[in-house]
Formats: sequence, C-alpha cells, structure tokens
Amino acid sequence: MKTSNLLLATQRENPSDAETVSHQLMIKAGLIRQVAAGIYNWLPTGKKVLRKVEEIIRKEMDSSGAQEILMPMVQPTSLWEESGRIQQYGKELLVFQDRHERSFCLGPTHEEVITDLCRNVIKSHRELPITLYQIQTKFRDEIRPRFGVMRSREFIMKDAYSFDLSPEGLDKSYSTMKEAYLNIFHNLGLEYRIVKADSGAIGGSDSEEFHILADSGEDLLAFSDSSDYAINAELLVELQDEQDPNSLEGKPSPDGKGNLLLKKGIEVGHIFKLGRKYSESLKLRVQGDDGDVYPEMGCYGIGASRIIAASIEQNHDEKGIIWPKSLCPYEVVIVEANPKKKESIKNTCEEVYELLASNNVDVLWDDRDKRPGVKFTDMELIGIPIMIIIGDKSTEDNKVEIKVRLEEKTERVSPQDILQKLSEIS
RNA sequence: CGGGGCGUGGCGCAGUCUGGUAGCGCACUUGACUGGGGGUCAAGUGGUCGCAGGUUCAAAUCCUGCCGUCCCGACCA
Repeated sequence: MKTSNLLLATQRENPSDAETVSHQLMIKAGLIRQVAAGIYNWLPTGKKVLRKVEEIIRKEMDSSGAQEILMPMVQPTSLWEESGRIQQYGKELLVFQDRHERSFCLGPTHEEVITDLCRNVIKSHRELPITLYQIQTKFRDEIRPRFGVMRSREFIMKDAYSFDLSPEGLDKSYSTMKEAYLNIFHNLGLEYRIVKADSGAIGGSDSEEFHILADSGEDLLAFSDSSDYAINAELLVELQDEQDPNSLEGKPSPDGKGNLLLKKGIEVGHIFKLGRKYSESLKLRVQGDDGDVYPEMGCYGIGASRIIAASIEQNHDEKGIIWPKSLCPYEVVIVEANPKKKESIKNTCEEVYELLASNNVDVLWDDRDKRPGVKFTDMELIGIPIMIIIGDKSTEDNKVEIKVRLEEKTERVSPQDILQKLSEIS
C-alpha cells in the first residue's frame, strides 16, 4: 500500500474532547473518528488493526473446534421476554419497533438468539457438545459511554457459546475455551492477567476475566505474591465486606499463601459457566438416555475493539502508539525522503517495496510529497515498528537505512540484505 | 439521572463580560524557493458562529427553550 492511496487522516493536534491517551492517539493517528457519543467510524488503519485482532481470535477459536456463525444484530424482544432478562437488562437494551409495530432490540449479547437457534437446529444429544462463535457488532446503550472505543455503545465482540449434556462436559468445554483464550492472549503479545470475577447480570456460576494491564485501567486486580490466586478486587471487597479496594494491598491472600498485590487492568475477555439458565428459560432440550436434558451452557466473550484501546493504553510513548508485532497496521514503512534530489531514490523505493511485498511483508510506502520530518512523525504516531528510509543520503553508497521505532539509531544495509536484517530484528 | 465544562471553517482556539463589517494558528489549493525530525514567501479556498424563538435600528455576543458532546458520580456482560 502507498500512502498516496491511503486515507491516513492523521492530525496534528489532540481533539479537545478526548482525555485518555488511547482515545487521543486513536484519533490523532487516524484509526477512528467519532460519529456520535460512543459510536465510531473505523478508518483504514484502524480497521486493519481490528482485522488483525479478529484473525488472531478466529485462528484459535477455529483450532479449538468452535464453529463460526453470524447472528443478527437486530433481535426480537420477545426472546428477551422469554428469558426474563428484559427487565433485568433495562435501558441498556435499545428497543425500537419496525413498521408493523413489532418490538425489536439491538443485540447487546446473544444468549437468547443462540439458544433459540439451537432449540431449532439441534435435534439429538449426539450433536453435543458443540461450541459456536461469532465476531460481530454489539450495541449497549451505556449510561455514560467514554474513553473512545474503550467503553463505546457500539463495539466489536467475539462471543462464543458452548452446549454440553452435563456439568462435567461444561467443565471440559470451559477449559478448552480457556486454553484457546490463553493462546489468543499470548499471541496478542500484551501483558495480561486472569482473575476470578463476578458473573453479574449475565448469570451463572464460575467466571474468569482476562485483563490487559495498564495503569489507566478501570478495574483493580488483586494477586497473591506467592501463589496463583488472582481476583477482581471488586469481588474481594464484596466477599470481605471491605470498604476501600485499595486497602487490600499487602493484606494476607485469602488462599492463605502470601500477601496481596494490586494492579490495574482493562477487562477485555470474560468466560462464564452459565449452566441451564437459558436452556431452561428458553426451553432448549435434547433427548438423553433417560428423558430430556437441558444443556449446560457456557459463554465466552472478547472485546475485539477494546483490545486495541487497551493495547495503546499499555504501550505508547510521547511520539505515539507502540504496537506489539501482532497488531501493527503495517510491519514496515518505506519512507521516501527527498525523491526529487536523485532519480535513483524512487527506483530504490520501488525495488525494496516489491521485494518486501513479494515476501509477504506487510509494507507501507510513504510516497507523499512531504518533507521527511512530516513522514517520520506521522509514521511514529501510527506506530509502525520498522522504518526503512530511502533518500539522497542513504543511497550514496547504495544502502538504505533501517530504524526501529523504539530505538534511536539507524542502521545502513544493502537492499539485498533487508530481508535478512528484518528477520534479525523480529 | 445528579453535578460541572464546552459548542465559532477539517483540527486547535480568540472574540461573548461591555451588541455595531467573523478573526488567528494548523491543515488544504496554486506557484516559486526549499528538502533528514511537523520549512519560507506570495496568492487563494472554505464558516447559516449547535438549533429554535425572543429583545433590539442592529445579536456569535443579551434573554428563554431545546439539542449535541466531554468530564465526575451513580451504573457497567
């Protein structure tokens, strides 16, 4: 891709209405633009990152045996009446009517729809266990959307649902999914933690949250300094009748091993054992050995769009975004510097571009008619990890310069050695 | 929903108190010079001043109502 064909949409100044770093950087770097409170456009660069997140998730979900489907964003409210959740969910559920005055809502989550789907398509207990997932737009009419896509009303989520014949089966599906999540979060390359959580309004028993660590995180997490014990501090406060979650620091860990440490996190994943809450209320049953069985359900969510904001909260500097290798919108950018000074500059850029592209390197070529400084600043703001600078200075001895985003020095290499050099860097 | 900001070209802001020709910086267009860390000069494009009413000879400015948006709180799979 060449920048001359790309809607970069970077801007120089911070938007006046963005206060958190990730929100500011996402707008400045041209990843998103706001449409209304909690509702955003994803521009080409942002969409590209989002797609990377989705692919990392999709790969692990698929290899765990889950099957991808796509459910509608618009759902009949009758399903929510059937599950009894319509009151409980309240105004966060955006309800409206179609031209025939039938009542619908925008899906904030899909337990009702998937349970309805399964009661229609699953005909035998032999078809279980099964896990289905989708990556799709959700809408929750948040009381107060904030921090850009961190807490938006419309967002992209991967949600998965498992169906088993027994609680033991659910345990197994749950741990399969947890395993997939561990792979996903490992592959994202971000610092994260898993904690015990409150299962909240969605219902059910066991639940664990996946948090990306960041000082600006809204959730406080408590860990034992000498065991695996980890819990959302909010839940611990409830359990122990404490007042201030911050007072937990240094107290003995509830599992009797060591003392508690506190860290802040951003919740980006949540896995639950739902049990029979929805299969019973929506009458999903299959015939078993002795009579009908209501399947044991689990549900598993990852906030794909929120991961991007969280990644930026965790990794940025005064120049802009720092992506983990897994999420960068482009792996390498060729900065064409002062091409009018020497004809060879454009040709070398073309050669290097072709070389990288044909070797499956995700490369951007900044061919804009701008001064080098403008390009450096923009590309560092967007957070492209590696810059290859090709200009009148670098081509003197037929070499190009390679600069890593996080390092000050540049290194001169021959064009034919670039691939080798890139593999050493990563 | 309670409290507090803010709404003036794409972005950031001044002007509002004290009514009188809508301004600045950035960005953008054209040209020249320039060219390795957000260039210079020159000439330009672009705004019903959030919306609706009212007061006035005259409203971005004063009054009333509404809308949007941000922050704090309550809330949050």
